[in-house]
Amino acid sequence: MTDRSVAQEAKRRQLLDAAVRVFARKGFHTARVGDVAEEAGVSHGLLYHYFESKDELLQAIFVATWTELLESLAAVEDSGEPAREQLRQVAAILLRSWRRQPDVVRVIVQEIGRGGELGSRSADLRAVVDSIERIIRRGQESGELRAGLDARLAATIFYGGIDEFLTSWVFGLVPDGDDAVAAAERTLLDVVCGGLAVGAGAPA
Amino acid sequence: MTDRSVAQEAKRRQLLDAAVRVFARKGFHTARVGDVAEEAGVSHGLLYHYFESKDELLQAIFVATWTELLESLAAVEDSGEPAREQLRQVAAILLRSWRRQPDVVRVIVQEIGRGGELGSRSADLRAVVDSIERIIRRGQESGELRAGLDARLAATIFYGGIDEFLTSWVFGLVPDGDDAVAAAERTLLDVVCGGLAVGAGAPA
Amino acid sequence: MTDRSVAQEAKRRQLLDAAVRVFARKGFHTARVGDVAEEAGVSHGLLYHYFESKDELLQAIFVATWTELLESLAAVEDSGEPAREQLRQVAAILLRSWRRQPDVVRVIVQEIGRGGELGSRSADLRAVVDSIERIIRRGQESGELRAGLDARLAATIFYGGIDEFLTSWVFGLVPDGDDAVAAAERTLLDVVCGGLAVGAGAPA
Amino acid sequence: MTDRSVAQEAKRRQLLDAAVRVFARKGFHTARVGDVAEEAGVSHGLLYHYFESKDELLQAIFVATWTELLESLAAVEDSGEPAREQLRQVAAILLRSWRRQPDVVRVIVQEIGRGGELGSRSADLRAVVDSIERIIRRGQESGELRAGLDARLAATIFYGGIDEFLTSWVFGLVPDGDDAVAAAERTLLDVVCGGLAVGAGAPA
DNA sequence: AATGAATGAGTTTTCATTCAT
DNA sequence: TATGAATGAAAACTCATTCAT
Repeated sequence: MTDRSVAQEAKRRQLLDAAVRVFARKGFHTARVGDVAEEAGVSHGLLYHYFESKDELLQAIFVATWTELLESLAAVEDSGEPAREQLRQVAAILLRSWRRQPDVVRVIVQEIGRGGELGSRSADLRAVVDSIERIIRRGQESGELRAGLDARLAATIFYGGIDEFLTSWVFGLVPDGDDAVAAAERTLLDVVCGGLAVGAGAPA
Repeated sequence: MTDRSVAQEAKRRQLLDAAVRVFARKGFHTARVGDVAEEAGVSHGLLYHYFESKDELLQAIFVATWTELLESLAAVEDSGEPAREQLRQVAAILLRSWRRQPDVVRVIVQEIGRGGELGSRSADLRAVVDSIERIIRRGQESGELRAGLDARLAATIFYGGIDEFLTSWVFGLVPDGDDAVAAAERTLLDVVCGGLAVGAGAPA
Repeated sequence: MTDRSVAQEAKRRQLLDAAVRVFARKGFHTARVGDVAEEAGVSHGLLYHYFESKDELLQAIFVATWTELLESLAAVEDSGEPAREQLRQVAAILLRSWRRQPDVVRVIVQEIGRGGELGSRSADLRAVVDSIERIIRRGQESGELRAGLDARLAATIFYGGIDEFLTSWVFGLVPDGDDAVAAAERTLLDVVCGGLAVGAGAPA
Repeated sequence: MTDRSVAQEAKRRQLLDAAVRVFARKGFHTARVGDVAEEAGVSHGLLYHYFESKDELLQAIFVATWTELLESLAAVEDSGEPAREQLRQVAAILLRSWRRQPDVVRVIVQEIGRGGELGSRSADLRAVVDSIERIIRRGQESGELRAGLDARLAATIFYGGIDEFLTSWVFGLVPDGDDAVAAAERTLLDVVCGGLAVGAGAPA
């Protein structure tokens, strides 16, 4: 029975992976359930053994990804590092996810980060910005970061920069090799913490 | 005949506005042609007198929005103002002109990324970030902005911040009155130009 | 506009008639929506202009038939005739409906009189028995009918006899010409009013 | 091997009982094979060890129910009792034995009428009414029952009364305790043998 | 210009049945 | 025997698009 459960979980995972690839390639709406099944090498009927509906497939992708992500962010927040270092780690986690699982990022960015199908998930989206906001706020309280700025708005900008990099990569608007990802990370920190203005950016 | 053309153009515009509202509310794929017609208060059959297809509706929205936008940005670039002021104006234009229809922009971006009818338009998309990039680059060349940063990446971050504000408003994650828009604009400039770090942001 | 309404109503009727024929021939579950459309000579898509779903088609058949029927029964009840004559008329109305519209009776008997799809309609079914019960009760009060019997149960038996004749005809278990219908009507009255037992049935 | 056969037969019976309950509750078409399996507490796959198909399940129910029933009726016919007593016993058998599964009878009747897998069974259906008819006819020949009435039609009415009681109970239109069953039986005999009309029903 | 009836390709979903274990 | 994963035919329903009026 555990054997069966394990096998079942593995199969679910396999179908989910296929769905991620197909949704990334064709988009959720354009992809047919049969496409996902074909990609997974099974009949479309089987999908309905493991998932209630096409929508649940998308939800499941989101949940799996987001749960893992939020745990990583919590670990960063609890690390006790300086605010800037924590922000760097947040950026690293999010930006590098593109290299590790570009298809997942693609689906999330296209179908979920945007209004499309899952408006209900907006609360989860907010959780990421919340985390960044807390880091910034603590940095301000500890005197490490400038106090005059609204932490919520600053967090939004920081997250927006990350999101835009991912979007740019997803749409192929900019190069996206390992170096590019590292450069994006560095520049984001530099800009957001140091500022663009001359005389602003004290060496990090 | 001019009279007729004018009336025709007005009607087209009216239908386009309805489409913008509907697509923004439900997303392009989810919205039905009948929804757009209903929103415009006409029969769905009439839409096909003015537009070839549902896709053309999207194209038309894109062209109308983007053309106007790129013209505004070009004017800003040609204004001869300092870089920071130009960035402020860009932020103002984007935040204010899109506040009414941010989801449409998202839908467009998604459709382009997916390579459907709009696949050919991706160059236009990039043009906005290009414009910001040019402003930053000139600011660096004139010595107004720090030279050490990659202008393209910085432009992406700047644009991403704007985009994220729009998203936040759409999802209601943040208040979106006129004051909020002004605050977002101010904070964006402050963060991106001045930096978050203490000692960084000398008042511009 | 009235013109259009009239045409629309006529079309609805036409589709309903086709549905009756098809459901009578193949049964509701076995019949496909496309069969009904084909019978009506239209595309299946058009059915959904006029009816919400396959189920609504069945409901509509029932409602149209039943409304008419209940009106006829009300007229009988209000006629002031003796109870036995009223019962005769009720039997006549119900039994002769088989000759007038056998397909409708077929559908009602198969799909609705039985539990199948429309348990919700049982209240309407009851209305017919209610009507018969009132006639019997008044006959008992006026001294025309024996008082010792439960009017509800007697009404159930009377209605059951009618229903069984219809069922027998539907399933072809007995002859069903005009003469047979008349004989059924006569025998039903004779049995239920006069009784089977010798010495029982004083000539009515 | 006999042991095995016995065990196998018991299991078959158990599955059949489950099927009866489920078909009665949801109707044959609406019920899924999985529902029957669940009701029986086994996997749906196992059903196919005992029955060829869903249709065979229905066939088997029919055969089991009907065989038993016809044997009972034959015993009544052979009992040598007066006609009225025989009719009473028939009513008792049908009302009592079907009270537990009236919908199954309906489902069977419907399926037969529709000419599916059960189309060949319609002769068996008729056999019940045939039996009643013979009892009435013999009663007429022996002088116990009025001769002027068509025995076939009278049998149909008698059977219809029984059927309608079952329907009423299924729909909850009438109380269905043991007392109610007894009252129905008594009234049916009273009405059909004695007649509703005043002066008709000499006390049986 | 304007309407909405009509079409039909395309999609998701269900479920009886099979079969490897 | 017993399980439930796997299959795929079949069916309801949607909706962009056309076209007669």
